[in-house]
Amino acid sequence: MANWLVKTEADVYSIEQFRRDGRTRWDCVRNYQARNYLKAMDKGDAVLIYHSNSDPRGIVGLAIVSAPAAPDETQFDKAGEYYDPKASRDAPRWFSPELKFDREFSTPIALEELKAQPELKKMVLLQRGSRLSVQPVDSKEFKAILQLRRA
DNA sequence: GCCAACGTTGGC
DNA sequence: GCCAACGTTGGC
Repeated sequence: MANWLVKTEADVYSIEQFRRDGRTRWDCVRNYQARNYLKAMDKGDAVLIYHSNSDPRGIVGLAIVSAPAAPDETQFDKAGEYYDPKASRDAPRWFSPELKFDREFSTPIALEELKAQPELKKMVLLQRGSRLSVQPVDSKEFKAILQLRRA
């Protein structure tokens, strides 16, 4: 079983909204490396939810993959912001797994707090210039992160 | 709001 | 297929 981290901007799709929705298609991702990771997600994988451009920035909760990636419907919506003229039903370009809300941390694990953990030094999230919005998380790193909010 | 990093586009 | 121009991300 693999572990992942996905970024979202709190004013676009927040953990509060995700909690209300219960489950959601993780769509609108338009980056090939991120797309490949979305396609690699398996049912049951754990996914950390990260808020960027929020105060504080950080990991705010946890989700579980409830269904593997299917074509992202937003690529076919001509009127929508995420329409991709190069995509077709026969040859979709973008894919979205379904994520199920698991929990929201009592307090976010702020970026600062993550940076302070020696065992997270190599985390993709913390690498200089890493803007990847979907990324794998090493199992040791994943455990270390959950330890930070264990009751 | 600034801007470094870096992905994407398109002319050649 | 190169690479300059451009657009976006996201920390600060």
